Amino acid sequence: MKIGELAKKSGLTASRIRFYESSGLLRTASRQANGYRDYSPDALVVLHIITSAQQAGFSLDEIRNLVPADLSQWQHDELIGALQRKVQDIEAMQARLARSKAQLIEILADIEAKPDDVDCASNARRVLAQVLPVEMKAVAEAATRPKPSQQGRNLRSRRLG
Amino acid sequence: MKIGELAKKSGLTASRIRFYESSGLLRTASRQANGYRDYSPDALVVLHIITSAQQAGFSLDEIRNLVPADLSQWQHDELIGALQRKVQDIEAMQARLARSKAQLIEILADIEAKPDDVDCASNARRVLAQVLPVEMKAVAEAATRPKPSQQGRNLRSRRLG
DNA sequence: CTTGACATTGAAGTTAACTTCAATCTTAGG
DNA sequence: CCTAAGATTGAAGTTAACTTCAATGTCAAG
Repeated sequence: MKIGELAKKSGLTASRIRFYESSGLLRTASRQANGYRDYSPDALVVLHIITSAQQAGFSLDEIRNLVPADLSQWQHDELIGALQRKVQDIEAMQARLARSKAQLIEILADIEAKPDDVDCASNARRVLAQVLPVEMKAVAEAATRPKPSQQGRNLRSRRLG
Repeated sequence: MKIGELAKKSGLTASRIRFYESSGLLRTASRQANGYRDYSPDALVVLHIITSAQQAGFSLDEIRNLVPADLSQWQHDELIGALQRKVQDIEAMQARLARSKAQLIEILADIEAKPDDVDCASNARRVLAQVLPVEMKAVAEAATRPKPSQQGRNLRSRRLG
């Protein structure tokens, strides 16, 4: 299939697909006689993986490391390791979510118990300090964690510094 | 406290703090006689909220809407609404995580049952198509959802075309 | 055989979220 | 008093992730 069709099917722009190829996320597409890129249906899967990972907070750089351009290159053991880590991630997130939810419900009960008579400002501050950091942070950290072990070189930019 | 101290305590750079102020995330700090910014300990809390929200995938623009510069301005009802939506978010994520985990474990069992004799490429493709999209997407969507109702104008940039 | 839709390329433009710079001011310490 | 650390400002620079542009090529349809 040509790039236009792939674009339509994937919901991405052709320019974006070309950009992914040029930045090494997609392995160089084979060409038709005229020079047009020629994609197999597999490309659709790869694109979906890339955009999903992006939505989960991975940078293209991280995705490049996570999903080697050649899909079929994955090593059995690496694969299993990745899956197992993913399960652990999920378990950790579940635990944190459970705690967060309990906290939120407690706070809600607090607030609803005393409608108007309580100082709203301090309440707000207390609540916000709890709500936002806790489960959002947990989620974000779990979701964006680049890759546990492996590749010691390649210093990555800290988000906070 | 002066900006340097706040920077040290928050772990952010002074320039970043000034940037947040100039872009309306932090309410304009009061000034000492000499013109130096003067922060109350509250500023530390606000900064923490901002960076936490950021880590959860909110853009500064979204944070601006979510956390009005003046912490004490929050309305009782709005607050409760926000908290309740947060609980719902958490519940939705928990559900999706549970499903994702079950799927992952199933896949792991599949793979480990037949060590080497199965075509690794197709296995990899099947797995990746499952793993990455499912729970990562769920997490990301829940975490980055801007704000359910309210503010109809202010069209925001779609992430995917 | 010409039009129009779609393809190619490299280069330049865009937005978010900062950082860095340069020039100037304030202030505590030796 | 002088110096060095830290404060101020506006403006310019940086990186990621794309998009837009311009100039040109391909091809099916009328």
